[in-house]
Amino acid sequence: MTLAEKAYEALRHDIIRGELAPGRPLRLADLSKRYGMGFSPLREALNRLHAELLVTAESLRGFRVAPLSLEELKDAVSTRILIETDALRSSIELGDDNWAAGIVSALYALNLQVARAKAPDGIWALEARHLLFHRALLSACGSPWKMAFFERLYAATERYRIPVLLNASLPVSRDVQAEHGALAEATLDRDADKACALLTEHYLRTVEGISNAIDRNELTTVPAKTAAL
Amino acid sequence: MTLAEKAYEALRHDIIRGELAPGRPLRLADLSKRYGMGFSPLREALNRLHAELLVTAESLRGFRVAPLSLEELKDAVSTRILIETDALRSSIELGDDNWAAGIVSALYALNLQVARAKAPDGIWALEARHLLFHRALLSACGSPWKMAFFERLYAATERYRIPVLLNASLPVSRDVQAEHGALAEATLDRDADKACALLTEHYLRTVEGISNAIDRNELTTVPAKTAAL
DNA sequence: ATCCCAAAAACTTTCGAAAATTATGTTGCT
DNA sequence: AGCAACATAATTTTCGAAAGTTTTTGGGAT
Repeated sequence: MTLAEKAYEALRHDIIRGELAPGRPLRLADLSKRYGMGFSPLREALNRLHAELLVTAESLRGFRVAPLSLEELKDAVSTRILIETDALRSSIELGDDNWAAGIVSALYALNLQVARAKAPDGIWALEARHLLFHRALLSACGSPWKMAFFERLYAATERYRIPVLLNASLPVSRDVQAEHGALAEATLDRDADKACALLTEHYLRTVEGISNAIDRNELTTVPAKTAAL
Repeated sequence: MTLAEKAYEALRHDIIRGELAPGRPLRLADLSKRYGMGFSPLREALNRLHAELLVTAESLRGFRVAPLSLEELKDAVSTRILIETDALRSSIELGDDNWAAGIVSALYALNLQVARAKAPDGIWALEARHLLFHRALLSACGSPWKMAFFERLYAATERYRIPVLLNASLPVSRDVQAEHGALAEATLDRDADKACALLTEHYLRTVEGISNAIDRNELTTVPAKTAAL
């Protein structure tokens, strides 16, 4: 693996996890120290992330971590619902036994990790399996473009969920585990309408939860309207 | 504008227009001569285009123009229909007079250019106005994510249409101008169902036309199944 | 004090060469 | 002939310095 690829993964990781705060300037000298490499691989990574909307770029004024806003979250989630319900229908239509088995396995692994979520780094392992589960649901849709957009949107929305996950004090008023179970069941039953409805609800509840947390000022990481500097 | 941005635009332009053939290796030494700049700005542009799926990249083996295939076209168009019908509905719901006027103006400019399409570079001007028209239709949808995906998919599918446009000998069995007119009319009438149906038809016919042309071997640029090397 | 302009500093962007890796070609052996 | 081992060439990747741009600083005039 080249340094540029490592830089891409490290930066993407740190931006999504919020270790590099939204709006923060990404100065090459700083990044060079932080990641222990020269400018070239870093600039390449930044350009890729810019194309993915995870960083903003301004000519001759460098890069910044892309800001967060409630409007963008709503937009991203509504686009996710559009893409993923369509992909889920296709998957349900086209998926074979292998696809179904993948969902069962991903759900099982996800639920195992829920119990260990309190462990150090348990949240990160949970988050990884969460992605694997949602990817497994759509994986038989047969559309590389839709899958690519799914990956982009997942990363974009993950940035908003992380502060909630990290803030363990927040009361979790949802049984997310049950939602995942019901979603998997409807999908494996090939009940497309029900599965899509559950998926849509699942996402709308997430937005609601984040929106409420912002209103109650419980999340300083995600600014209500505009981005932090 | 920086050199890297110029490189990005020039490469994107040449790939979409087919001047850099699908599958062709993009060697830095060649590109450096072709565009008259060093490696750094070129690599940055290539990384951006890689994130946009217009070029493929393999570690330590450089970049290539992304291949074309009928399957990818069908996938891209079906995704376009999904995104754009949704965006069109939102635009019809949210668009104000300014939005409507923009459509009228873009359609008018597009039709003016149809007459001049035979002139040198007339096709490129036509193509530019075609993009502006379709963008104008969706521009009030209020979703930056959907607009970004629209731009991506438009570029991806434009690569398939270019060979058809350039091959003037092909009989044009469609009245594309009428299709655009009807689409604009339904949109301005705020008849979302009709507008979306027309938009869907419009795209499906384009796929059909390209598919037929490939079957009849009239387009050597677009390989039938797999990509050219 | 405030504003304006020049000088300095900070930072981004680009180049050219060095380092690392892959591809090519040649030789010698079976 | 076929094939491995090795050397050579071609190419990508990375670094460090130079060039160019923006931002900050400081002094002097109003």
